[in-house]
Amino acid sequence: MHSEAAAPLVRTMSAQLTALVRARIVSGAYAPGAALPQDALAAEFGVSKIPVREALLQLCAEGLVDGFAHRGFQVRPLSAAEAQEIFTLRLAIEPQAMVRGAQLAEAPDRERAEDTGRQLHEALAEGELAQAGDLNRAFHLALIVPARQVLTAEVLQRLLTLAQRYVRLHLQPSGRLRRARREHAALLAAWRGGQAQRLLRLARTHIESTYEDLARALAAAGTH
Amino acid sequence: MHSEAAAPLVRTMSAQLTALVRARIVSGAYAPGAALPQDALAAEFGVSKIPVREALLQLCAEGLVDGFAHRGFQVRPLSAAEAQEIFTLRLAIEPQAMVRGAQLAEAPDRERAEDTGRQLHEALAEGELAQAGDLNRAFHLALIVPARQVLTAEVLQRLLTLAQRYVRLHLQPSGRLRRARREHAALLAAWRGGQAQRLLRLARTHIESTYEDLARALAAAGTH
DNA sequence: CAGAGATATATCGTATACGATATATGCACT
DNA sequence: AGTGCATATATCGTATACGATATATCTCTG
Repeated sequence: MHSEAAAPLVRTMSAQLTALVRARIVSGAYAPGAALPQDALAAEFGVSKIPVREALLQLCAEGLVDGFAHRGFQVRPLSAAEAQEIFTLRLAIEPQAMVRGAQLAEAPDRERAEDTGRQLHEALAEGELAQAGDLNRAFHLALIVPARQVLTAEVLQRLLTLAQRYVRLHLQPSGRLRRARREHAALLAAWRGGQAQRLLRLARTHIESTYEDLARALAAAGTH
Repeated sequence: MHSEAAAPLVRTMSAQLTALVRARIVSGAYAPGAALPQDALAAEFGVSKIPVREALLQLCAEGLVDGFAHRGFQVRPLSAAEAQEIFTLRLAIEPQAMVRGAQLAEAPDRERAEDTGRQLHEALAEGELAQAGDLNRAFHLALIVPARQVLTAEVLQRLLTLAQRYVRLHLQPSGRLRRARREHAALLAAWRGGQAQRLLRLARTHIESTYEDLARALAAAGTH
């Protein structure tokens, strides 16, 4: 019984650094536009530049970091245009992928989805925003059933991670939290019951409403 | 006048190796499942392992290579399931993105698209299959107008590259080439004229028909 | 005093070297 | 003879060291 055949190289320093720097970027600890000097990071983590470079290149590929030859890396700046693209892409991909996930899911996949849904629910109830972002991503992914839609999950994982940085901006208003909980519960119910049409509609609405709130927040930030 | 502000690090050995290995993978020179030993590649290219590793990690992120900690890299095997996902994702993203590209395109973008279309047409006419694959990718991308849909272009570029490896399998039959030329010409005409509905329909049909042929070829290969 | 050129400095990218991990080989043991 | 363990080997991952590039500082000139 060796279910996970392809351990995605997590036993290396590079992989750990990738996770760490990614977390700092999505949490805002490394601000958009901030420089990421290799020597400084290496010194801070007590390693050489090589795993640091590998981590930064990986994040570059994920779209969280911009790299310029011989001029270093920086946290990719936020932009309304990118936000628009992220949510347009999610809207194009995610609802259908959820429907397919509902079709493909086996018992353990269903348990994982329900479980993640519960954890997210609790985190939102207690206002644990830091974890809520990660759990939200995990929940949306679980509905896809990553094991059975490998490539789709990779693409969506990236989009969800990119989205997280924007959503963080406007998650404070508590009305939002309550609505998010309602929408997630409805999504999960439709997913569980295999109600494809309803799931499609709910997923589209959920993603759209998230983006609309975000766009409002961006506009407000733009006009001060 | 420094129009291209963000030179995407092409002046490094890693970047050149990435392009080279990618080309060998999509061309089939490195077969699916083949091992990619770092020392051997480094020796062959006359460089150290470090830029080789960076290139392999990049291709890992692109989905062309699988990496396993302490066990090395290999060319990602082909699978009918992956092919299905690639084309489902393209179908979800590409038609809309082309419509948006047609809306956003400025004069130079239009020239580039027309130009790439011509080159692709010629390559297909002369049966230059090796270049046709790359030009096909470039053409589809040009209709997106990558400069104005950065993230969408990144995602699609990846999907098109992944697709290329599968399409190569069944590109020989010359009936396919003629039809591809017709479909491309029609796409370009609708794009040029900003006929959104027609462009949507043509793009969907084009992607679907490509996948159907591919699926047939895969099935034939499966049954010998 | 402003601007162009040359030099200095900091950071980056890669070669070399070495310790760590996984697989393969050989041996003892049942 | 087959199974389990210890050793040997090959490859990987990372530290160290150094040459290369881009930017900043300084100097010289108009």
